Amino acid sequence: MTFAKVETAVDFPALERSILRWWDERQIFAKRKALNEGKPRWSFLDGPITANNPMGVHHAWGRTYKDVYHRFFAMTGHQMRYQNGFDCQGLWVEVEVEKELGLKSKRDIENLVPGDVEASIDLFVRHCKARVDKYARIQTEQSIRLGYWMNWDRSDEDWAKRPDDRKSYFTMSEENNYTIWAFLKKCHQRGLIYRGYDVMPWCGRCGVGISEMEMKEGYKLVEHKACFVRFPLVGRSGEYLLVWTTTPWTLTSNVGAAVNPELTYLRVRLGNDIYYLAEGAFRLDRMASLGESGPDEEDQTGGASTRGRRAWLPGVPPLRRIEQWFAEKAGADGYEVVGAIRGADMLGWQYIGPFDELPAQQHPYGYPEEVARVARQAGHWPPVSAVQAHRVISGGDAVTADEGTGIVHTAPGCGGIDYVWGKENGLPPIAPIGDDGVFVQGFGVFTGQQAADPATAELVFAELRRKGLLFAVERYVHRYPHCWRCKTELLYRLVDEWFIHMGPRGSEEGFRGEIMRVVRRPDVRFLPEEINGRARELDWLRNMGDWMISKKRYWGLALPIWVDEEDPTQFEVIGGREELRARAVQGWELFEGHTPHRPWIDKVIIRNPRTGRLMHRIPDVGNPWLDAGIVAFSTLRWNTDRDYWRQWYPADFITESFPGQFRNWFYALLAMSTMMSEGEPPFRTLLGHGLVRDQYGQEMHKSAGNAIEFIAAADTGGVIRDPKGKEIPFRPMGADVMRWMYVRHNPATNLNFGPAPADEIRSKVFFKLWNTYAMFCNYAIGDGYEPLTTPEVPVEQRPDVDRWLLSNLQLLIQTARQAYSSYNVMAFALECEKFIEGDLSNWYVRRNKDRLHSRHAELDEAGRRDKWAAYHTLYTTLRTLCQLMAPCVPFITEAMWQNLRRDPDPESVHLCDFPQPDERLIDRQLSADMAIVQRIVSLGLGARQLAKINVRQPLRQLILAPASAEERRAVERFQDLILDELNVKSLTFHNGPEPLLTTRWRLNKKTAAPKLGPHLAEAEAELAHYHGDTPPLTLAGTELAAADLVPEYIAPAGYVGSAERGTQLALDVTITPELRQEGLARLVIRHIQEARKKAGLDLLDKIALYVRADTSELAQVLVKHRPAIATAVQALNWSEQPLDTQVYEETISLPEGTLHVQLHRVPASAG
RNA sequence: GCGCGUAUAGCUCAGUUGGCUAGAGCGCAGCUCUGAUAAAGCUGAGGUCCCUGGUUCGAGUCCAGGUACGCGCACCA
Repeated sequence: MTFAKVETAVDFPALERSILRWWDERQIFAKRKALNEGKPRWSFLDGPITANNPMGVHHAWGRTYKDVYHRFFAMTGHQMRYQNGFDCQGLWVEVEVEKELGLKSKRDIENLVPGDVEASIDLFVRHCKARVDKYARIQTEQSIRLGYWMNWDRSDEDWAKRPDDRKSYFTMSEENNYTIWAFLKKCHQRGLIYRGYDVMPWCGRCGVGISEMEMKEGYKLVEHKACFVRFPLVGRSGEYLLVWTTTPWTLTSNVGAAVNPELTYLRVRLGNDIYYLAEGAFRLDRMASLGESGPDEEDQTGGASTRGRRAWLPGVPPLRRIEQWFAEKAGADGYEVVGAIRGADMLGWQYIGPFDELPAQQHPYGYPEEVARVARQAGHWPPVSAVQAHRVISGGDAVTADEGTGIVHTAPGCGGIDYVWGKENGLPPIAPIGDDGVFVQGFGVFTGQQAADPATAELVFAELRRKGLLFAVERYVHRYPHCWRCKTELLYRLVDEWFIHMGPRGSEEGFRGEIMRVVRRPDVRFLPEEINGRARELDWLRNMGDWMISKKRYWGLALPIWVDEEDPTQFEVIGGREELRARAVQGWELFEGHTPHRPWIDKVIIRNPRTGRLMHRIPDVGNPWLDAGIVAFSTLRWNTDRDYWRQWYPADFITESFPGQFRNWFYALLAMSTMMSEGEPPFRTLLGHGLVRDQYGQEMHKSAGNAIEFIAAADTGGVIRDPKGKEIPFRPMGADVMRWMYVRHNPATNLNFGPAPADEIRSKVFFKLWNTYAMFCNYAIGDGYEPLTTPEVPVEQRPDVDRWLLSNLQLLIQTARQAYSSYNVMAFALECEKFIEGDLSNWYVRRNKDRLHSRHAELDEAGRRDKWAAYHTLYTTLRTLCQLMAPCVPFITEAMWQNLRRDPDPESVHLCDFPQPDERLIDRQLSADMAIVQRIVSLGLGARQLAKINVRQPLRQLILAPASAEERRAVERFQDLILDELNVKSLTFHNGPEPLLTTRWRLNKKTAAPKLGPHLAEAEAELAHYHGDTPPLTLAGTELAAADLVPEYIAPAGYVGSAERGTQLALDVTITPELRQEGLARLVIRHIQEARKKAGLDLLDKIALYVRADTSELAQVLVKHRPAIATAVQALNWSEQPLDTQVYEETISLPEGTLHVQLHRVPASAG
């Protein structure tokens, strides 16, 4: 048995693909699981990936962590579930399916089968399911490509199964949906489920409510027409409230006017009229920065937004002060501030609304009828119409003088805060628009108008002008939400939705408080600590509103809420399939055989036991975070096998990208688990990680062309655009390189991903590791090293440098165990890089090449033992590194392992136990000594550089003045090593009372000159006489900083010195003719080696050689150093005459002369 | 507006319990080595450790205040 030859040029992606095949053939994953059967459990819970598109590289980050910790805990002997999850339901999938089918709106969906809404929804839902299956399968294949070991569904057979029966979990599975039902029922049993009307942003074109999350993507800086309107006060003839609004269409639904009781309001006389408005608003410079809401993407190109000023659009005139409006209207007569009044004293004043003639304004409890009915049933409202309700109310602090007039037009059916104020003050809600954004019946000339249409605003102005209520109209610029799909402006619309009551906002009461107590538990950890996840989660929990669980869409959880056909306040929450079957009075047979999705679930009708009437399911589907939040129960068989659930709950570990998730998955998981388990947390450790950016630090966007698909990074390569839009093609980097980029990164911060950082990682980590491995194997082949048969050299008998490497290796094992088991793989990865680059590649291997290279036949017994010691040391190190790194980079380590392993080693590196450190091999003294040596070598190289003498040129002597006894001892211990590294013949210590080097200080003129000014010359004169070890901080009477002075070390004549932190050394730079010739010999060797390479010879080939030099100096070198040259270039024959057989021939011109070289290969036995 | 976090070299970031003459990688500049060669290595320039004050023998590190940026929440009439 011997090592296979290793090529140094590797196609890593291709290598990875072959490893994948090999794992499959040999069933390595199955064997790993079998090994861990019955071992302690390590429980992981997957946050489901949305099965809606192929994976991007951002998905690979979290999935890398997931795989890394699975593999580590596998190697340390733990049983695991290996279950991946797919998120299936929700608007994102619907949107993509709409795109596929070319649908533009809900009406298009409901008309997919023309004229048949039910069949249309059924078809649409089936399309959604199909899309999920398609992309779940693609994501599965891509995850496998990443090296992610899970129980994957791989065959057609697997994918033909229903989602419930597959290996991965699917949130669209029946089990998942019905478990959410159980959760909702528990909530209902505690009285937490309620139906609420709320005003939310709505897209009239898509006919759907837009959630906060979706809204954040759609803010744009736009221009609207805003208007000032006067509301005549009742019983105060000629007096008016002055209100201002940016959404004129909502004036049709005005019910109240809100003031801040704490503010002072002015009475301003204009002509015969008195206007009320806030004092602060009257003279306010309205263009000064306000509502500092931060520019959004569109602003950047649109120009505008200057610092300290309001974001504005070019071409729109600046806002006038309100005072200016008054001045203009007053003309020569002027206006007059005739008094002031506290807002508190205005409360309750009645006024006449701007559109009181509309039928909608006359209807008790609000408008339209269904709104009024709910308002009546809710009990917050008195039986009055809007017209009757018009009055001044308190808006509290929310009303400011910084915007508008300080009196806020309040339309409870058209605005979020308006609705709240309406509820508090008994102002009935008027909802003017339908789900298409068009005014409904009851609004006179407005009925049939699009609310968002600018013409509607003009119509409002015309009406107001006609009535004499319009004070002013202005062009106004503000950030306004738009539909993230179709880009149309959103409207605030009153809709009925379903909620879970979380308890009073800002308190720790109720359900909210229960979840907070779980989050505070000390056995629940939030990592990384810098991001303070626990505090973030608590912050969200403290401030969140009630959980809106409904969505007026098609593809999703069927909310298990059945409502009485007559009385909308009577509803029931069904907790599961069997319960529904038992309660069904109609439609079960139609539903039977279908998943609990629309439209089939809607067929089932139950009876209201209290009224005897029928109850129908509400058409709403669920918030998708319900789907993902239940998985700690649905996937752990909470319904069917409670023992299993107890074994695996809570999860030891979860990890996801954290931005957003504290209010999404983490929240849903915590909330639902708190309810379901009565306070047992769903996880022990949560690891959050940041976002993937492009390599320039920009967010990745498909539209910007800087997003990278997973498969492009792994296998196909692709193109990215830099920030200037220039296209940059890139080659595939493979999964391991990607994985290492992720594991070495600090999860608390965003990661800049791209070909440039990938190249860096590849050369820094992968090439060094692979080259070391290749060198080891290839030399071992030549030397006949074989780990099993080559005589072992006990570690304690190996040279210091070997024991040093092994000692550092043990420390690395300790770090690895500590880091992996505390979910801090970065700590391991960074140490590992240092070990590979610093210790292994750049020090041990470089230092010990000669030991591996030495000609076996020429070695005595001790020499052979020394050589074997080096091989054993390297072998152990490479093997161990494979095992330590296997969780992070499973492919390259497997490839190496296959060549390195010897029976009875496990057939795969992933079947190994994770290494244990051998305490006996740890020698901290040795590590410290070597660190000193490395520092001194670096210092010596610095001196050579100063002297401008190549390292190739041997020098006579190095004198060292160590900084400490430790340093001296370390240097004595590793004297040979230092001499060799620095190519110096001898090393002596400096003794004597005088320092080896004289310190001289120079001015750093760049920084010191400005301080000294005209005293510069004087200061330099003073410096010339100064030789202290510390810089003089006062020169020419001027204070200087240490940085203004630069030390220079003056060595004795014939020497060059350098110094650092008390260590000083001096290098004898006298080059004798002998030394020069030695240096030339190395030059000759190098060029002959170059010639060998060009001749295409293998490392192990022997040669016949002829060399002729045209200078006497070089000729002398060739004679004098012939044995050394011959050995180095493996010349068995050195001919005095030009060679006559087939030769490689080259003439090399050097400054020192010209070399004529001939060589050809000879059989090894020829010598 | 409220809350959380961050601020260290041109860029990306390390920096443990306070001991620092502040580090790494990339980039830049200058070199070296040469059978790891589509590689490897060395040296150098480059710092107000955001600002101000405090605690301390000693502060990048701890405390207070400020500034800037990021994130979350609220608001955007």
